Amino acid sequence: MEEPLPPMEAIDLIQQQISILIRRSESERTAQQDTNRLDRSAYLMLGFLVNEGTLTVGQLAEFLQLDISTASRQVRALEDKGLIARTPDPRDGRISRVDLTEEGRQRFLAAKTSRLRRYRQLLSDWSAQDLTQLGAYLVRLNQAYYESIRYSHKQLDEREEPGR
Amino acid sequence: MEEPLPPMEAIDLIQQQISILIRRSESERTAQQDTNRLDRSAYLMLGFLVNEGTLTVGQLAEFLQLDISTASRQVRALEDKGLIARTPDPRDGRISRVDLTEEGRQRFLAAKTSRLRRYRQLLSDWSAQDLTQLGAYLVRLNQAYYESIRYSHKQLDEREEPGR
DNA sequence: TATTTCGGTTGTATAATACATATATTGTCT
DNA sequence: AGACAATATATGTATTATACAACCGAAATA
Repeated sequence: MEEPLPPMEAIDLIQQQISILIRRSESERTAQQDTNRLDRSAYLMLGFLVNEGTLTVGQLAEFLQLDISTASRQVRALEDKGLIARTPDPRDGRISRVDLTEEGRQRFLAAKTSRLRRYRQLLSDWSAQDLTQLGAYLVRLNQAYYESIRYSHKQLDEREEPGR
Repeated sequence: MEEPLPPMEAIDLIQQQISILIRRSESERTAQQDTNRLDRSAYLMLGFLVNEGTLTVGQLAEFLQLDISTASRQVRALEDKGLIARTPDPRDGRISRVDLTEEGRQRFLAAKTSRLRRYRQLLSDWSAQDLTQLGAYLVRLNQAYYESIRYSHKQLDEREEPGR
C-alpha cells in the first residue's frame, strides 16, 4: 500500500527536473535587465536579514551555505551599495553585526515584488490548491536537504573528536 | 473569479523555496567528492544525447539554454574527456554532429545511478503518491518557464521585423 | 559571382565561488 | 600576567561557468 508503483521513475523524474530547473535559473541570472533585480545570493542574504534581524557574517555564511570568505565579500559588496551596514559588536571586537539599511529593505521589497510578479504570471493557470501543495513540497524537499547536510556534518565532527 | 483564494502567500513561498533550492545546489557543486559526479551541465548534455541521439552544438545550446559559445566549449571539454565524439556533417560542412561515445554513455549512467541513490535516500520517507505529484509539478513548472521564454523570444523576433 | 546568412570557434571579460593564509580579538592554562 | 589556542573575519589567489563580440569557413541567395 505504501508503494503501489515503483517510485524509481518518479525519483528519476524529480532529479532530472530539478537539474533542468537549476540550469534554467542560471541562464536567467545574466539575462535579466530588470533594474530591481538582485542576484540570488544577495536576494537571499537580504531576505535572511529581513526575517532574522541582525546577523553576523558567519551566520549568513551558514544560512547561505557559503564559505565565510565568500560571505564576507558579498557582505562588503552589499555594504558598498549601501544596502547593509556593519557595526562592530561592542562585546566582541572580532564580530561584525550586519544590519539592513532602509535602502536595503526597500530594494529587497522591490526585488521581491518583481519576482512575485514574474512568478504570478508564470503560475497564473495553477489552482490555489496546486500552488499550496507545490510550496509545501518544496519546503519539505529543502528541509530534507538541510537535514542530510547537517547529518553529514555531525558525522564529520564525531570523526574529528573520536574519544570524546 | 480568477483568484478564489489569495495564492500570493503560496507563490511567495514557492519563489523563496526555489531560490533556496538553487542556492543549495550550487553549494553542492564544489563540495562533491563523488567520482561518478558530472557537473550539472555535462550531466544534462549527456542526458540529452542519451534521449535524443545525435545533436548539433547549436541544438545542445538551445536545449540547455546556453550561449552557443559556452555550449561549444562544453562540447570540447567532453570530447577531451572522451565522453562524446564530433563528426562533421557530410551534407553541410559547418555542422558538427555530436554523439555519445560508449564511455560517455557509461559515465552518464553511473552518474545517474549516483544521483538516484542520493535522491532515493533523501526522499525515502515520501509516499509514492507525493513523489509522483512532485514530479508532475516540476515538469509543469519547467514547462511554464520554457513557454514564457519562447514567448518572449517570439516577441523579440516580431519587434525586429515590424512590417512583416 | 558577390553578398548575406549560418553554424561554430576563439578572444576576452566578469561573477561567484573555495581554499589557503593572514590579522586581530578573545579565551584558557599554568 | 604571559603564552598559546581558538575564533571571526578579511585578503590573496585560482578555478569555473558564463556571455558577448569578433571572427572563420561553408552554404544559400540575390
